[in-house]
Amino acid sequence: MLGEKLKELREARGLVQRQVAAKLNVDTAYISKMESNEKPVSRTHLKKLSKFLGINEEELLTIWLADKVYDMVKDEAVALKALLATEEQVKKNTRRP
Amino acid sequence: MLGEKLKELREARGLVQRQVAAKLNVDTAYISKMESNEKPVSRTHLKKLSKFLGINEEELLTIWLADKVYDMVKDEAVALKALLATEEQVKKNTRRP
DNA sequence: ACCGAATTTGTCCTATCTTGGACAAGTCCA
DNA sequence: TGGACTTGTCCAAGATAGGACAAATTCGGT
Repeated sequence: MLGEKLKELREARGLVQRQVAAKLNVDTAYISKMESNEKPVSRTHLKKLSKFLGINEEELLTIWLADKVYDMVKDEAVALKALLATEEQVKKNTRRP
Repeated sequence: MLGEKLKELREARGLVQRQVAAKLNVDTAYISKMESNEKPVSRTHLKKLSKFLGINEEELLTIWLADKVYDMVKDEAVALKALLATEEQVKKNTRRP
């Protein structure tokens, strides 16, 4: 999940939440909640975080999107089938957009 | 997409929108919009539809969910990568829920 | 054990978006 | 013409996002 990744990155850089919070102009409680997946991370925050934490934005974006999708399907019995169907759609529509 | 499927099923049964609308207690405009994917189909409607149209609910549900997921990822460059990651998550968490 | 900093948790708020509809008016055929 | 369908607009209720703030908890040093 994204939260764990953000925390891991922050700690690997030796940063404390207060410093990250300052960069995003929010308080530390908000950061804490991002890191524990209690609050969604907005795309603009995500961009700033990738810059500040020095990580490829695409990687973060992938986790972010996967989390959102997972949240949508996790309670559905047909989750896997639906994911496979979605892939087909995506592949089809990237060939000729 | 779900809308097309619903329309196809309805027509295959020789039904008109008015009849489906009556079953769901809504007007035909609403049905029309469901069939053209302009309005989301709620789960309770979906259940009634599967019963009324005589189709396996799971099949409809799969399309319904795939549509929702597709909508979420369709504009993202990392769509496919995220879908694959989501699959992993789903597989992992179905083994030990 | 104690202190202060770091983090977490709980509650609250406002603004915006989404749902699930209705209704009116239009279009399309046969 | 009339039935079937579509399109556009509107609306209330509920959900969600994006925070702030206060209070509680945890944790590293000493």
